[in-house]
Amino acid sequence: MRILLVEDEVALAEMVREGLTGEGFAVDVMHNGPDGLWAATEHPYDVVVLDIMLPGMSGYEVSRQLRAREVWTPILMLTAKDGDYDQADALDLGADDYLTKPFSFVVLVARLRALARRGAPARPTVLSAGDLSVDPARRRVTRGDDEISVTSREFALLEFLMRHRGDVVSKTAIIENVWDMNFDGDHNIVEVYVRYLRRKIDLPYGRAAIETVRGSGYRLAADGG
Amino acid sequence: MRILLVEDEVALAEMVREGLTGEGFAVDVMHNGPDGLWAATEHPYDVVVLDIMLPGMSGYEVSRQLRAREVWTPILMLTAKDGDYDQADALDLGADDYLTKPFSFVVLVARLRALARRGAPARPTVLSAGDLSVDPARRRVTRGDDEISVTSREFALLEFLMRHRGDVVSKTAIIENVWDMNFDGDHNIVEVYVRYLRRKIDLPYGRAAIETVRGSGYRLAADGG
DNA sequence: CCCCTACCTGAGAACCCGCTGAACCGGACG
DNA sequence: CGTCCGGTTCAGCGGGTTCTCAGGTAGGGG
Repeated sequence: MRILLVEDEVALAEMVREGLTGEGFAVDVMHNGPDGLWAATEHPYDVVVLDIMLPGMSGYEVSRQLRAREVWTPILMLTAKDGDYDQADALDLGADDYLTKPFSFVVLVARLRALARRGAPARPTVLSAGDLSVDPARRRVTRGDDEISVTSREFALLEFLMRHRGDVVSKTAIIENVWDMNFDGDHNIVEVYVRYLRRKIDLPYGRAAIETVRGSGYRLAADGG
Repeated sequence: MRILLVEDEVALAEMVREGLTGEGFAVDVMHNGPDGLWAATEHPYDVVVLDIMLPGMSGYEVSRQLRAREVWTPILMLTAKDGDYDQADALDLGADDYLTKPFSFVVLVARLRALARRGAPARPTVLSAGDLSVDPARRRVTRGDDEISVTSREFALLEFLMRHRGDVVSKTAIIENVWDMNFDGDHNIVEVYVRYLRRKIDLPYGRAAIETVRGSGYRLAADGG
């Protein structure tokens, strides 16, 4: 049972490492965000234990990037009880469970075993940007508490934009991924569908999640507009 | 495992070389900046160990130029503990790790193995010069905390200047790279666009990132002005 | 000190890109 | 067979972007 522990407080990290090793886990420790991200990407762990506050890159960012890289190792987040962030955030951002510091060692072990048993299928299914979320498995789109009905083409486009939220995606890239590599129709089709989406997810809410970057393409705001 | 060691103190360099060779590394040694830059550019090393204080060209400059030349070999910097520069600077300037002199040989070996295992760092997505930064993927330009909106052409020009920051680039080179190889229009276009950029990234901040080098071209200051 | 060249600058014209409403098409379903 | 719905195409419009041009300014050599 392989565990990756990403925790910058060296003393705490060492304590946990020794404890887990004693319980029969194989434990690797990283002390900052980037190294943690790298390790979790490169090696197959059963669970990743992620502190929120990390040098270089927050635990949130690490989890976000892991999921973006299609790494679905279960993540257990360690949140400080007085932190700015709360547990809901952690779950939103791709964590599968969380533990508030300070935590009991026994509870940690129990949660780890539970997560590992559950295995990678704990793969989170929803993509979210601010209050906008997309659930590919259920094919559902919600803005806040409202459920929004979209056609399959609209859904495919939105999902693609969500998977690249924050980045500019070109019309060509969109066509190749949402339509077909050898789609030979009019590029205008993308503009039309962007318009359909904006009508459903932006206009009614006075938001602007989908920005157009003239000459380059479109970008879905990471915060949902 | 190939290591390039750039260190001007001959005695120290020799000691390290012997030690690393004993550990099974293949070590090349250079004693000044320019030679180090050349060697690192011409040969594929797994890690480059760079002293900060070097004759001819500082370690910072070497690392900067390596990255500018799209050489992404991991760099471990050796910083003097009483130096003018601190470790943060080293990491800022493209180094992947650093070690403060005097250092333990065992630690050096450990760090080298770690760096080599990690491999070439993912080519960074953001280009930065001082507080000015350009993110090609997100197509974003920021000066300090301000986001600056630029047109495609302006962005292309700025990106090109950033990729050669610190170097003088000729108008011809600019036209060939930002416009088109067989662009036959007025070369005044470059002057016009340089002006557009200065209006957005320099004038409002009282800075002068883009210098004109009369008779030669333009240079984007490595420190952002 | 003058002149020539390189560069700067403001304004305007041409163009292209994206937006939009509407029409067309084909399949599903009653 | 008619209707509805999703997908796609089309053409006009509006405005930002790109580029040209002409005149002004500053630096450097003779």
